Amino acid sequence: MSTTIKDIADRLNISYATVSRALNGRYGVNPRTREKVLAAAKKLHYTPNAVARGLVTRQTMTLGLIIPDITNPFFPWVARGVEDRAAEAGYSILLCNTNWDKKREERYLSLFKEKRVDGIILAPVSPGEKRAGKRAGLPLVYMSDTRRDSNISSVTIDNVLGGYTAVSYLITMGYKRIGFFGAVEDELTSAERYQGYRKALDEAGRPNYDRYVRYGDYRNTTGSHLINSMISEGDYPDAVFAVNDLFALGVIQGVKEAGLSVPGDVAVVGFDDIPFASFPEVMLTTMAQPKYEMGRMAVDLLLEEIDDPARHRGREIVLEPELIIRRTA
Amino acid sequence: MSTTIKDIADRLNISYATVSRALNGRYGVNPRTREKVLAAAKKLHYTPNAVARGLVTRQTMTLGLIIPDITNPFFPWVARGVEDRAAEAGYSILLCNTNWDKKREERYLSLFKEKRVDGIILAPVSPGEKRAGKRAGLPLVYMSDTRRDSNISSVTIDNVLGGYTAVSYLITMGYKRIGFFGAVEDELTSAERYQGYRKALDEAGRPNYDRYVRYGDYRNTTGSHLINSMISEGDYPDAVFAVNDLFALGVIQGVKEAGLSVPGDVAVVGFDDIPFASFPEVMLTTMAQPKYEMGRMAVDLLLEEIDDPARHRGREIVLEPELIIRRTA
DNA sequence: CTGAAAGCGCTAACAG
DNA sequence: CTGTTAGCGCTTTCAG
Repeated sequence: MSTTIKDIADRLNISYATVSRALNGRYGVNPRTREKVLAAAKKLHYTPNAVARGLVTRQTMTLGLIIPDITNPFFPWVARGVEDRAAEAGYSILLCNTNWDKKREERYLSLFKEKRVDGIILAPVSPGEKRAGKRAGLPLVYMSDTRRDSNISSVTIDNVLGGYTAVSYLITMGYKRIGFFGAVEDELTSAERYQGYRKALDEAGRPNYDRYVRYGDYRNTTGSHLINSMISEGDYPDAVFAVNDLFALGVIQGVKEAGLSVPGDVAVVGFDDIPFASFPEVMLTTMAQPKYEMGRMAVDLLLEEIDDPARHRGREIVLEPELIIRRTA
Repeated sequence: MSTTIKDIADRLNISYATVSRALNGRYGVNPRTREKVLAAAKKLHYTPNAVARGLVTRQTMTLGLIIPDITNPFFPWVARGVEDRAAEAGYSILLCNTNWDKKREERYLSLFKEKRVDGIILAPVSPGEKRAGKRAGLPLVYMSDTRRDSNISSVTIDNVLGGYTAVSYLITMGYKRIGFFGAVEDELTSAERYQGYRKALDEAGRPNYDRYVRYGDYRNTTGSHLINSMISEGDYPDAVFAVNDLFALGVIQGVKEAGLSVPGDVAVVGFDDIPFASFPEVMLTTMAQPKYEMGRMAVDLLLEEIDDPARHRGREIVLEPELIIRRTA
């Protein structure tokens, strides 16, 4: 049994309300008694019970964070941003991985509700799950996925612009047969980047897409399989815009395996700018996202909503991705 | 105000004790009333309040996980192992990053105590902090760091063996000037791997170490600087064993920048086998650790201790790292 | 099988 | 400045 404010009250022959006040630095406590309380607390190794406090204050000072895959180098950075900013504001993070599993996402959301987290940051598996997030009835911010519901705040990047920028660059560099590799897990994001891809091609007056458009899952072997089968069929793109870096890396791998070169035979541009993209052996051309900052911003938005749940404003922060030109395109 | 068991009790004109029993599937409840309770709970969108429950049961069903750096690809895998196993057992994870900062570690530890987590998994910043972990007075398991305190369970890998295996391999491959690059952040781990390094050299009868031993921090630029300055001084190793893959990657980068080749001029072996080590452009020879499994095992150990805090046995699981031979050595 | 009642540890009026 | 008193929402004896 750990010591409680009651223990220290008994010891000092004062009421435990006073102890509580002293410990919490409330006004209206005799400096004398306060010091005695503090001393006794230290001596008895008192640690406040956040569970009990949470029950009465209705605040747990913890935030729930749901991400699809901590193993994708993109997410640890946002997680760190979230954690750092949350810690500054006195909150801890309950971190959950969905592994792109909607069921899990759903389960975690209701878990968060049970645990009475003060707010949720959700990088959703797919747009369909947004309703689930909303249903939680808690302050909520969407992350790295475009907002569909104007009542809910979000921090995202402009995926259409990202796709457009990447593909426009490819076009100016003279590539003719530009492909798009999307991810099935992340439908909405994929769809938006695809939209940017089409827009760039349309503007350049060559709407011969679809011939080089493929979809697969996030595992990097997929990119390799996809490009490999195109190569062995003899009809392959001379440049591919992959929906994320992991995928792009897979494509590069596939091209090399086929005995071709990057960017000589097939140029590749990715998305995310994960740390390894800048590794000298890789030097992946990619669209960078401010991962860490996105995490921090999401917390800022969430904090706003927590502080003022009445007029939760549904602010939408849209960041612009930046083209990082390296050596694969 | 969300609905409570009292609300549903009132609605049904029964005592809320019965509601509690029904909801928790306790024995001794009329199936009839149980169904009514369940129906009412659903209709009123009842969500149990885990905070209130935690206060009385003295269990929060959450585990604290402290790691030094989520951004190092090694840790997301152990985090995932931890989370998956914890979820199976009904626990959630409070995840904290210390960024190799002892102060932060200390703070998180006492935070966990306040929040009354049921147990803690700690990948400590440095051996000195172990006392801090112990002081928490909670079920505790050390992770990826050798146990020093026989009262505390741990899951680690045999770092001495790892260093020994790596360097012995280098020796059999005919390398003569074998260097060791250690990390200042992770003293103990570094020291152990260094010990293995020495052992291998001693056994081979060439104790000319230290000339090629260097220390730096975990950032991958460090490895590059370190090797670069050795190269420019004209006295550099023909093989280096780096304390982890991130570091090893930096070394490779440095070698290339100096216009030399890997493994032609300088061979490199790392430690961890992070996902990118197997990327075709990298193909890093390294010592693999069962990251995901380590996470799961740590939870198993912790669960044992939670279930039976009386005789917390201090079990020590020592895993063996495995040499993965690829192309950098 | 069900109800009454106590209490987990703490905060927050409300009196003094 | 301090004490008294209600609870927060739930589990858990102890009686019926």
